[in-house]
Amino acid sequence: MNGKRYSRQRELIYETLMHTNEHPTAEMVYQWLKPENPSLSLGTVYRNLNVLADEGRIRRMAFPVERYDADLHAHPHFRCDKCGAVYDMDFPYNSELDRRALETSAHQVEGHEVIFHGVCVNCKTLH
Amino acid sequence: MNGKRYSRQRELIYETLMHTNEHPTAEMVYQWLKPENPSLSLGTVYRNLNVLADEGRIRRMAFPVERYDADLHAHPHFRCDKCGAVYDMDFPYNSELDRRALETSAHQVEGHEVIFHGVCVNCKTLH
DNA sequence: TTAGGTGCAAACAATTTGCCGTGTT
DNA sequence: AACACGGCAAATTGTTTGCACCTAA
Repeated sequence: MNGKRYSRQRELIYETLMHTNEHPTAEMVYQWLKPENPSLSLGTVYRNLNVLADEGRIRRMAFPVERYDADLHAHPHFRCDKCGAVYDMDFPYNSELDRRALETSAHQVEGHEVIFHGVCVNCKTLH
Repeated sequence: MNGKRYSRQRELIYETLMHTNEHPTAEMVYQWLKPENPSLSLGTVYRNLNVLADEGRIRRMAFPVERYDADLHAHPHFRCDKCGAVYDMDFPYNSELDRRALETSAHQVEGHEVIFHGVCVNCKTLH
């Protein structure tokens, strides 16, 4: 009753994502597909990106809203998949990683962030 | 000529951030301060969070917009501070980190992400 | 006195949703 | 024929900005 059926638009969007390494935004996908598919709408792109992500065929990559931290010391964070809360993690910064990133890429690497995710203590005990 | 002067609101916001580990959003800071400071406006909170972040007194923690990736294999990313482009990095996944995170925290850690940042090849050569 | 700061509301940007006609099964 | 899907536009949500007034220096 709640099954997905084939949709040309959804497959187009998925194929687009499969064949790029640009980690595009919804808007980018829309702009790429629009010329060949003039009737495509931005809402459809958003809807299908969400469907694909919920099905696990693609991955979302972002914090949904901006958050702020007064602790300037580089440290990893943990983000709860359930409630969205962000916690500090007490790990040393691994600058070795930055050195290796510099070696293996052509970018000017200036640092990195580590973000763990899962279910936080709070959500775990509440249910 | 372009100097900052003292502002009660800015210090309030900064103090709030200093005394929490919740990595709050602008909205959260606003809600916390509002009861004691009824005239405070949300725009002021945003403005001062940006000022503080630009001065380097606090840190922003987010990708500005959602991006998508069809590569489900866990791999680190590089995000350009100048143009916002996101690139893949070719590093092995370090599941050792997840094990240690599980040990040192009370959360149910399910994985992690590594995000490097700096200036990408493209922006580097263009200027 | 004067440039920077604030409140407020309007503008903007990113994303979601309701409605209704279309397409897949 | 049933019901998921897409187009469109309106609604929501997160964030920025213009303007008139206020305040630290």
